[in-house]
Amino acid sequence: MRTRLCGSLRVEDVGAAVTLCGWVAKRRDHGEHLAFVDLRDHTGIVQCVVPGTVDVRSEYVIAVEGVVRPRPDGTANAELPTGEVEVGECVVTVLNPAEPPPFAVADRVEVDEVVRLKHRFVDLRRPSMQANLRLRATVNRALRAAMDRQGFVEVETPLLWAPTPEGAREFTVPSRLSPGACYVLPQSPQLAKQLLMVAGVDRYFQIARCLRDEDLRADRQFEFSQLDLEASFAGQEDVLEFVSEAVLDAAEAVTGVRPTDIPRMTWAEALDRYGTDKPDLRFGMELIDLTAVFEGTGVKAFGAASVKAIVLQDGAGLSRSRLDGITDRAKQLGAKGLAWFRVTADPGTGGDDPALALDSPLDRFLSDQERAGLLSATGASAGDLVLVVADEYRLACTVLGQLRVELGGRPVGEGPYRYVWVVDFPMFDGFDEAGNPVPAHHPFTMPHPEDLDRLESDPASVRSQAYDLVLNGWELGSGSVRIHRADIQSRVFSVLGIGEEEAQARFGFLLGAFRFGAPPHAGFAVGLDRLVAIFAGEDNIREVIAFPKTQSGADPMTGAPKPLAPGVLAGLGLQLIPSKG
RNA sequence: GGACCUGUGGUGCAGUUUGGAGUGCACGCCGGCCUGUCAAGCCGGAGGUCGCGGGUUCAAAUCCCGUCAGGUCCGCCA
Repeated sequence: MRTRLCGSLRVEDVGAAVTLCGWVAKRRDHGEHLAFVDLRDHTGIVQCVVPGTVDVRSEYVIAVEGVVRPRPDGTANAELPTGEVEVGECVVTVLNPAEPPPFAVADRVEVDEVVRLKHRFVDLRRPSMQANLRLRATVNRALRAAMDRQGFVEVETPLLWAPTPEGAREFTVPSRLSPGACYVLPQSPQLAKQLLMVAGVDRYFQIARCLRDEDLRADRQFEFSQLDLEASFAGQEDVLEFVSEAVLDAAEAVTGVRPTDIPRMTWAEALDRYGTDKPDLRFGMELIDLTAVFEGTGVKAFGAASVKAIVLQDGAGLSRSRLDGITDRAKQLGAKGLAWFRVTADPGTGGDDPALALDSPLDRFLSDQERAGLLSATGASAGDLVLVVADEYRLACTVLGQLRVELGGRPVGEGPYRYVWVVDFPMFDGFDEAGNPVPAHHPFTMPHPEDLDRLESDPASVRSQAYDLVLNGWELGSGSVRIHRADIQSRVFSVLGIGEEEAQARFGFLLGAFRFGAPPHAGFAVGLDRLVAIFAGEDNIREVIAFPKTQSGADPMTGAPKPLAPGVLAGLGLQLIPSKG
């Protein structure tokens, strides 16, 4: 039907008779003797010249027969890769007329996202969306090739799984053959891939769909994709190597440059320096500890376990209302309050190196020693803004870590790419209502061997063999060495407050399988949507998903979710409870 | 469950603070003109439940209450 693609034509093709197919991007009609039609396909746009009139409109699907020729002197278009040439003497065949699109198919046009999603098939014609889809395919291809090369075998795992409450809310699928019973859609293939290790698959991977019925965010959809992997007779070092290889291959496939090896940082260091377990290493602005400076202080607000600060360079000019807004944000993040200090040059001292002074409601409560200590510890200069949070250590860190990202010099758009492995996560993350520790990763995570003897006596201090991959402040994925021995597993369950009976009820099939020869194994999962979004320079994963949902979980195109047709529920043995109100 | 922001012809916006006739801009659409344009140009035209409901008022896009939708975030996401 076609002999060439629109975006491929160059000066070398001059003289070639071509047939092109695509959509009308633009028609410029110059009367009965001349018309230009910009023809678009997935490869780009080329100008077609019709020696007469042509009855086409935007987004008509047409075929064009013509001859490639150089453009007349002075009419080349530097904006188009095909701009040196045009297709002349064109004969246009309308393959399918089209109604005017609800919005213009062009990257520069901003359109409400609901309108875009409702007409996603039009939205995806836009060059940037085409590029995102193809970028995603490139990443998938590179990841698959890397896993294949490293001896991993791709295995598909079930979408209809058994309810195994693990943390995230699951989507439920009622069974027709067993009325009243349900499958659930897997929040990840975690248990299936561990069973594949018991099954002797040795090295498994899958580009897996995962489904979680939790509230949506810019970086979270109900359904998302992971490069999921698991390896037998492998530990943390092996897994980090496998994943690095795959991710760096993908980066190279996309950018043409292979990043250097990925540095590592312990979880404790990430929290202390960046206030998060997913540090964005593209800029500094690290957290500064002022606890020693305010030891025994008379400033009531700083009488806390930990006092930490960040310096916003040239931030002293921020308005009072802006500072109030930042304070509100700190409170929203859980802080009791936020102290700010504008650093100014002391007008009383002159010369090349004037003394520094602080402008803050709290300044008059500071001792001279505290004032000097704050300035020297932060290294702030005139014109800077110092933000201080005094609280429990972890909260002070996380609040400032979040403000660092929101206020700091975080680069936008593509590159540079700063990867980091965050290792030595804590085994547990706080305590639940019953006083039991909550697993930071999942209950099959192997404790750090050096900390194993404190599992029962001091669980909060126990590190795990869990690790995250972070890129530019996004959590790209996480993994762990799994427990493969029954004795350690039962100790962990016991610490978690999961009794033998409950463990059997929830994970019995896995524990049962482990009795038949489970190899030591470890694994990981890389969030594909996030990886592709970062490579695409998008700050929202919806931009790299063909048909995403809105934040309330709706699809404006299909109308999902929708009530079921009458009779369908009954056929499943289900009945609706009238909603209140 | 909660906070904040947004909602005005097909698209993007201004108008809302300080109530006074659906007033305006750009793009698109329809018709006409035009032989080198490329965000073509010129002339003319059509197109509106100001998200929805209620209230205040002589009068509401504008003020108040509620509600719906979207976005960002908190909670949630082992």
